[in-house]
Amino acid sequence: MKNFHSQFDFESELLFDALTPDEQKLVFNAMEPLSIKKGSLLFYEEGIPTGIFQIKKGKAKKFKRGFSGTEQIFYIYTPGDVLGYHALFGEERYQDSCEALEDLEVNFIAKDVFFKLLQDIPALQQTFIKNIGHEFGVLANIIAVLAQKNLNARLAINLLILENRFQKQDKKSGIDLTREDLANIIGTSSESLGRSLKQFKDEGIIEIEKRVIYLKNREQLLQLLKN
Amino acid sequence: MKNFHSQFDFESELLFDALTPDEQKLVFNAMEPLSIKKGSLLFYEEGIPTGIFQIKKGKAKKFKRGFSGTEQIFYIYTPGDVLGYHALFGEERYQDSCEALEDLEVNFIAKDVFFKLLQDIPALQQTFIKNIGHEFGVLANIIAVLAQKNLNARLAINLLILENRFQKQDKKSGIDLTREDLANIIGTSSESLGRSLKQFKDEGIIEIEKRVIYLKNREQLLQLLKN
DNA sequence: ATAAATATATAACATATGTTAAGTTTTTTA
DNA sequence: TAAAAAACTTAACATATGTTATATATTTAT
Repeated sequence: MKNFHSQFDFESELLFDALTPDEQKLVFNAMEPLSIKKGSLLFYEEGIPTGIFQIKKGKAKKFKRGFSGTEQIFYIYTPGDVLGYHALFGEERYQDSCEALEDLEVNFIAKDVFFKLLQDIPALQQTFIKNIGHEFGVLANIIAVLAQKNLNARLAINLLILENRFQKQDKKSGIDLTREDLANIIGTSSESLGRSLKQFKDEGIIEIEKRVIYLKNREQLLQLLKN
Repeated sequence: MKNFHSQFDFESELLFDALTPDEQKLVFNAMEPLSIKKGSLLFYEEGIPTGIFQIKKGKAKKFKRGFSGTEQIFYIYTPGDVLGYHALFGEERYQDSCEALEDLEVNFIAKDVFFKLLQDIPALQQTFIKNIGHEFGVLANIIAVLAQKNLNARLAINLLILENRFQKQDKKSGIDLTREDLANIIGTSSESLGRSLKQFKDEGIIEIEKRVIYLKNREQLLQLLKN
């Protein structure tokens, strides 16, 4: 198996890593700090692109609504992640919405400033487009999981993915999401999600405090992937 | 509802439409005709990109394998479609595989020739990247359907999508796919798919001859989307 | 053209998931 | 801080989907 997490992570926090120190300075100087309240949108489907964001603090969900209006979450962003650039290349509208799950601190680069950066740093555009290609593969993997795995396996996979992603910010932190949001990632109702969580809890695979989920037995979760 | 089909179609057959006649001539001159046998691969996951393809005749499936090795099909290409360009921008490996479902006739543009075209036709790169953005939205919509819809609704949606896509080539043609492939699009077993097909048949929504599916009542299929 | 292999159709049964409902805990608001 | 609202947990029941099995049709190879 190829690295498990790279199959499901956008890895946008690496976008600026390949730059020289001077180039990085150019990028960081272009950033303007912004505070965004829990529940408000960084951008929304069909909206006109304004620029790109890098999350400094907090979490955000990227989602799209199906015909029935139900929210389908397909990514949770955490600190370090860069987002909002798809729509800038190609001059189109946003394809999805992004909402702050808690109060956020972000660095914002306005559209025009970003285009200037692309001119000044030759390698940058290719890095971004390469990452869009990688993200495309991530979505294809998410499709495979949703189409092929039963509820417990989908939950297991997503618990592993989310713990890993959340730990980057905060060592040994648990998974703190509303049951509604977690259900909207996994593709089920919050009640069915609750049943699976209880099973996992009874088997000692996870522990729950308040609503925060802590993984206790990652081996057993990995076993579940085989279903 | 935004145009139903644009939510699920890559629309790559429109990529060269915006070009001037002269530019189009440049593109068409760069193409080299190729025959590909049923069952062989145009490209495969982790392979090194060689160029792009436009399908002249036949159908191809784009898929990815999950951990369990099960094939997840996330797109069926038909004549006019252009494919294989994601990996060329950004210099990466293919993220997925593409297999001929029948004997294909394609036009091929080799990597170097394609890059030359991008230099000679300024608008072309943006058009391609814009389309990758659109395709990203299509995958997100597919995720929403797989996560939120029950089997009959998923089948209904995909029958409407596939009929529309296949009709472009051949007026009033039916949907001719193996049950296995159709099940691997919809995210179920071929037996469960068979049960749903029988239900639809009994209700007069579809007719089946040999294995080819003909839609008889599109209204009723649209009703099913609400589930 | 025939036999063998593969794909399809269908049914019966087992299991997983959706749904409704009620009680409990946690968070938000006044 | 108390009251109200929202989120969570759990259970029982209904339904949808997975699975196994068998018969039939279609395609492929000889």
